[in-house]
Amino acid sequence: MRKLAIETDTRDTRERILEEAEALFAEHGFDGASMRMITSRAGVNLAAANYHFRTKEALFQAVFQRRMDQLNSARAKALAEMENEAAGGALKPSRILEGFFGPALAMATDTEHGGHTFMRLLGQTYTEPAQFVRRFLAEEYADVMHRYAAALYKALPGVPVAEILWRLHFMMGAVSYAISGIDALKPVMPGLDDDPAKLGPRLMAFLLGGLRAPLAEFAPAPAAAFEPRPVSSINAANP
Amino acid sequence: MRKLAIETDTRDTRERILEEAEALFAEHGFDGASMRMITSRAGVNLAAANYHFRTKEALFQAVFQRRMDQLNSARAKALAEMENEAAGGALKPSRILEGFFGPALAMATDTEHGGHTFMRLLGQTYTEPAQFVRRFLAEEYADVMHRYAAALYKALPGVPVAEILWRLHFMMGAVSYAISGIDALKPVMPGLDDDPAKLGPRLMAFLLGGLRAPLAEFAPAPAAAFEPRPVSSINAANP
DNA sequence: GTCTATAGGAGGATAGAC
DNA sequence: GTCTATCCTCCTATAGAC
Repeated sequence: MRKLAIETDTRDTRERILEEAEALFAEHGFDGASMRMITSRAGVNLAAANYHFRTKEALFQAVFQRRMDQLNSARAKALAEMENEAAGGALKPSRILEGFFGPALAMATDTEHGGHTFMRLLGQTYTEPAQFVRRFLAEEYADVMHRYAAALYKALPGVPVAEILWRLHFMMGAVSYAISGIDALKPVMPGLDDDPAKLGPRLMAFLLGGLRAPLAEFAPAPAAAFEPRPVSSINAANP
Repeated sequence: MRKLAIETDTRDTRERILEEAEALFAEHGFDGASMRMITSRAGVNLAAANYHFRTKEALFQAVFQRRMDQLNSARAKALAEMENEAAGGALKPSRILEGFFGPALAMATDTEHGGHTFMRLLGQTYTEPAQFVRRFLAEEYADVMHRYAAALYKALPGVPVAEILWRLHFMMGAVSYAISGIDALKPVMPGLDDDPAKLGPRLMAFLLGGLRAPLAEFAPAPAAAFEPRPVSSINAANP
């Protein structure tokens, strides 16, 4: 335990940096947001950020750590409580999905404490090119992901475990788009009903349908109306 | 019509730049890939790229344009043929999905002409922070998207159009993760069966299940096992 | 059309005073 | 802990020779 006065002081600066970093990474991406932007918006000196976080990469990780801990422990807690309640029996798939994606959706609709901002960032980050980001995310997810996969495996005895893992992956994609793609969807779909309160039920219905879909309903390979061919360049900037 | 000799020459350089740009944008993102990387890998001078494309942004758009044209015209063609065949009747949802996502999957598994590289890039780009990218993508998609939404609306008379649009959006998320997230999934799921030939059927089964899910199976709002609260910073880089 | 050379600025990181 | 000042790398873009 350190002295309270010091704790408070340091947190103020660190916290401001973290908050602005979160917002700017979400808005411009890791490479697009510069340390100078972040520190100037936070009203602190550039060197202060380097003192607290050493590098830009470490700052990015710190932004993630605090939220992912919150998110994944909420997930783990929800699952543990359900399993405790069920006393060894299988859980309903819908409840499992709710345990996994509920916290993410709740955070995404929490505009008060920046949860929404972070979830937009998270949605981008899963497909982020920077390798250190993907490695980091994989580590963060591994534990809770396996526990939920196991619960689903128990809940859906007929479905092979590989299928469950893939579907979990597909579902994460749908959720990611649902959260971070709202802004991207609007220009394509003007006048779309985007009531945030309806997003959760909409998404959950879709996810559950996908999760419970019959296996291999399709023929062996989907006939593709696409002929792979070399692409001839078309649009020149110069005449 | 210009003289063939000149056309051929210019294309060689332009084409090399486009190909390396595609690969490097996919690997490092828009900001992460520099013009110097691209031109040096293409074996051409930095100034040559600026001559052909004027700016980095324009180069990025050119990379997209040629593939998106190919992709979306394959989609449009597939739908037109099906509608022609059906002579005004409704199409099967599974065939509509195949028409829309089949070309994307085919391109994603085409490693010979760089289609795979591009689809990885596309998967990232939908959630890309850079605004000009999102605007551009929205414009590219708008037309074909509306046509498919209309076909789905006809095929699923009970489902409100807003629901269809949302589900189309969710599906795009799932497909995006399916394509670009394979590398991200592997570290979390060692030993996962990732046979590329099985990906298509797996994904299509999931998508169709989600698309046909009963509406509002869930209670009004999913109870979230997550308490929104301010985040206290935890992990310091310095003691 | 393609090159060399360079302008002109922004980036992350650090040393050292306070 | 926080500041100023600075290093050095890397960027996009362009001017002008060939």
